[in-house]
Amino acid sequence: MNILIIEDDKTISALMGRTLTGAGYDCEFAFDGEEAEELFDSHPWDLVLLDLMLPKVSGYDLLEYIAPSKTPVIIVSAMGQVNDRIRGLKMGADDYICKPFQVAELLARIEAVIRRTAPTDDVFDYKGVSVNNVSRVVTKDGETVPLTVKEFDLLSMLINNRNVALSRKQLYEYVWKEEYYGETRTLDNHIKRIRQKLGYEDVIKTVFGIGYRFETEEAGC
Amino acid sequence: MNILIIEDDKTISALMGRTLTGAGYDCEFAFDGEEAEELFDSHPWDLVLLDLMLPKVSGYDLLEYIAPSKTPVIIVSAMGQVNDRIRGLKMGADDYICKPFQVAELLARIEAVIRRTAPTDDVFDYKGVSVNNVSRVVTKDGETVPLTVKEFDLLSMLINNRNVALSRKQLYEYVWKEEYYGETRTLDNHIKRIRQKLGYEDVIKTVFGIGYRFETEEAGC
DNA sequence: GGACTCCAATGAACATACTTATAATAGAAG
DNA sequence: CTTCTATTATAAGTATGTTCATTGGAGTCC
Repeated sequence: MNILIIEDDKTISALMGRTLTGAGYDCEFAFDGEEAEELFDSHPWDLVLLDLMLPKVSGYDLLEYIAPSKTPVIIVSAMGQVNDRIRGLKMGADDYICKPFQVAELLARIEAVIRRTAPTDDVFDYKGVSVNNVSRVVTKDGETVPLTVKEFDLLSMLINNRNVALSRKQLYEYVWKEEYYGETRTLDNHIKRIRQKLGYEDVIKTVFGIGYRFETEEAGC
Repeated sequence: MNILIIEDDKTISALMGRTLTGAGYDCEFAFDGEEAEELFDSHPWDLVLLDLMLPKVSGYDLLEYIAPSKTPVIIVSAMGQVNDRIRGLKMGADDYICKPFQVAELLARIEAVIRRTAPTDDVFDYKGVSVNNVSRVVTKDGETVPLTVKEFDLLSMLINNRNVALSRKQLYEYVWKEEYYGETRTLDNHIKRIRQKLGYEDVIKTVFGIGYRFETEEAGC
């Protein structure tokens, strides 16, 4: 996993570098917009961390430049206003983190984005249920089952990590992204609705005290 | 999707290879004209990236050789003059990109060409409705149904991506291109008129929270 | 092992907030 | 002028988050 860190403040840049290297990522650094474009083009990246306030080329221009490549981007910026956040995410960023940030939060968000943008199966079949990630159609025994956006995203996350116990936090962060401000019973309800609609009472297992796990027969792997 | 990269400069060739592999394409490489002809004939390709300055066989000859096969070609060349560009496109290339290029631009153009040259049916028939992409004539039960430009483009996009949930954004960007400045109810109205004119109320499905999907019987695939 | 307690999870109902459909109107293009 | 397209307002439909009463699991103590 290689990460491109675009950040003009060398203190912050170094901090991020140390943190990520420590966590096993390879990092390279750009300190202004021009450098960033060059480095970005030089080879493919798994993730870009982008500061919005940069010398030479604005962060937004850079984001526009990066977006078509589909490389995941996390914006790291002091401009903590809602507008910037929305604008950034609308322009194709995958997440947004405000300075000053907690190292743990940075790491968590990076992991979440990497997981979220990992390639997914187009079609998944199990026990008469078929989940099509392209058409976003879910069928059970041939009948179409209408799932809402949140339900679909949640199911999709569980399936893409099948036989893995996912914590409530992970699930919230994947499905609800930045609108997650702590525990409620929302997740439970969505789980309930999915189980009900698909007859998956025994497939989506509750992992008590942790979260949930989508269990298939070939579990042990 | 497999792409043939014809490029004698190994640095550039490798850069393209990394980029495209990272984006999920399969790549193979030819470093001179002879190799290129051989490899090109060995099996079918979805796309050819062609450098015009090559050892042994000139890029133009190669283009002439490739053109009859209808395989999409993007010329990648340092000869950035208008003449070359025109000559290349006249000879049947689908796009032209100049060195040095930005990786993001390369990817964007590749995607555009693939989308553009994707086998669109000249004629599409479904439930008594016939859509002719060449004459732009639409008939229902033998009667001609007059569609406006926007309506036709929209319908065409939906049909060419049938059974795929297309986001509102994608639809806006395809039909309205750069005149898209955010959400209004324009798209809804066009969808409504198409449904009405063609009796497609149940064929063009609303994907709540996402956009629309043109659904045919063989949906599950 | 059985009874007890604490805490987590479930499930139903409801209010709110979004999203989409529809129709009417205004504006632009030919 | 006529036709097409975009905008706006309003209505209808759908999803979502929260609350709360209830159920169930895990550990502890006797």
